[in-house]
Amino acid sequence: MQKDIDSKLNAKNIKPTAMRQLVLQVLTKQSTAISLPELENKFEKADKATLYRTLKTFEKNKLIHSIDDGTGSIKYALCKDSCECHPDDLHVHFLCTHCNQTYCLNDISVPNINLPSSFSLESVNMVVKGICSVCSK
Amino acid sequence: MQKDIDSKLNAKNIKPTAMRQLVLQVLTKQSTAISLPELENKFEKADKATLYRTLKTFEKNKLIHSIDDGTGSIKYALCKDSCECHPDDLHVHFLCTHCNQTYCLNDISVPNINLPSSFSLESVNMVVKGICSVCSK
DNA sequence: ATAATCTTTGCAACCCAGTTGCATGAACTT
DNA sequence: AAGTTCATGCAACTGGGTTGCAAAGATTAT
Ligand SMILES: [Mn+2]
Ligand SMILES: [Mn+2]
Ligand SMILES: [Zn+2]
Ligand SMILES: [Zn+2]
Repeated sequence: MQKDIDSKLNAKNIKPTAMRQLVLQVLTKQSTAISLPELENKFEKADKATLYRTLKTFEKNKLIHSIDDGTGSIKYALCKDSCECHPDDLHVHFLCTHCNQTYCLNDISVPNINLPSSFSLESVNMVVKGICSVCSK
Repeated sequence: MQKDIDSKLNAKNIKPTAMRQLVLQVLTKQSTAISLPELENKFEKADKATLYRTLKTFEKNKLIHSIDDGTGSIKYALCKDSCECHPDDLHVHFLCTHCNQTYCLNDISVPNINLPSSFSLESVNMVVKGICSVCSK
């Protein structure tokens, strides 16, 4: 729904340009995280830099979050409505070594870690690798 | 000790060439993980490709392990003697956002995760970001 | 409405870590 | 000594990410 798209953009204070609407549409359809190169391929003809800056804008305004799954390209996924990208919102990600898809395990929050003394914690990146439910059939 | 260097290489079935001795020396002196570009800088004049292949050999033979801390360059650190790079040997890594150093927290093993059904686990990458003990003084 | 200003877009160029091909050189085998 | 295997050095390339800059579009002030 175009309405939903625009209101989501508005809710995060992002001006709803044509490009941004299209990108958000792709992200919404997506059930797994997507990288910039993958996003490029979803369009017949689109400029990498524009898509790049669109993703950066989305990320800055907390519409999406980025995931470094170690594959060499950063992936992006929609934040939950409730998400503020605070430490509390951190969840585990899963990379399937078979299909290369990256899943947000939104229900699995990153476990607490007791750091050595005088180490302070800012954020945690936790990526589990294995075989996803689709590929394990 | 040159003796130690060679015996370590031998123990992992790596032929002790001059280059490999030098690289292992650097790695041994190092208290934090080091990247390929950083390793390059430790030498007056050394070929990137050779260093690259040296690291790959070391990693394949489980003398070192690699760490993707999200900074854009893979870092490498010596394995503990006991390490076989099995899931059991997995430990947490710490990236200081101030000095950009990456630490092996060898004593902190990666916590267990209960994956959704029909997801299977192969390995886990867990990187904690924050301020290290040196920088928090 | 027009002009001035700010934002977004498209294109090209660049950066940099990582990687590969290939030829030379060193070290073992026969 | 000749042949084979392995290691090294150099150069070239890849691919994701990033930036400069000018044109186009949208917003605001006059
Ligand atoms: Mn996620
Ligand atoms: Mn480590
Ligand atoms: Zn899969
Ligand atoms: Zn530090």
